[in-house]
Amino acid sequence: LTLAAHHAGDPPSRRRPTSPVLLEPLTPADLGGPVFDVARRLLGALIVRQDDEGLRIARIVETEAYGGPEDRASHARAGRTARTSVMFGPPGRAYVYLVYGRHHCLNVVCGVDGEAAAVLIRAALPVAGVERMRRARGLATDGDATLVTPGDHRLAAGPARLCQALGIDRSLDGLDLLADERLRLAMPAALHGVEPGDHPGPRAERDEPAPRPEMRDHLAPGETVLSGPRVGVSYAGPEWAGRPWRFGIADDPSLSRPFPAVA
DNA sequence: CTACCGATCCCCT
DNA sequence: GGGGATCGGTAGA
Repeated sequence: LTLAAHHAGDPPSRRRPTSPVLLEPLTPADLGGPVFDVARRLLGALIVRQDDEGLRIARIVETEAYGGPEDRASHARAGRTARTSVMFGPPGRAYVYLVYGRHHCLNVVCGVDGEAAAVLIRAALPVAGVERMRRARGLATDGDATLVTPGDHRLAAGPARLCQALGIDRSLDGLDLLADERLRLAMPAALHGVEPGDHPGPRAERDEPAPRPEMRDHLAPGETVLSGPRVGVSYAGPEWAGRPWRFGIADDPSLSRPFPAVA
């Protein structure tokens, strides 16, 4: 899967030289293992949105892990219901829910089919289709200079802002993020210098355990990961609200909010 | 059937 | 720094 990042929807004056971005789809193996590991692993991965408006791409910089019925902060705490059934389904599905009657949030279902687990995508950095995202957020157009516009890095700095910027709502609930053309997850292959189809060969003879491709992270050199308590789940009680299941790329300008200082 | 409340954001003071 | 919007899910009567 190769896509060229472009600004076709932008006015000519905004058009810049473009560089190709190599994208490789994620696989079910990328979503296996403990849900908090998956949440950390998804940092740096790309969300690719394709609809009538065109192409929009954002890089994930903040996530939260949510478990099954035992996790008192998870929507799955009430067991399998009509709303949460997607969370109990196969990995790679989108769980999109409405919160506070007006905002949508996007989750990536993970783990194994039959057990509830999902990663909430809390923030991302716009990579392509930035003008479309600004319009989707209702922030400004080039023709209207009276509106104050935030920096592009704040366009998807929050779970509901992210959904608004990418045009994600309940109509996309349940779709397959590993295969659907409208909304899919990808890793930036070019960032790793790995061409699509260029897989590591057998390394069984070596002493060092081979880095498993599904365990690779998508972070750039020098980037580090912060963790902290999940946001807005105090109702779950100290046991579960206190777990450091929120993850983010340290010092990233697109974080929804700072991570608490280590005690 | 009714009541309560939320995995948020934005505008007001 | 504080509160309102807004509506569907969930639980309890």
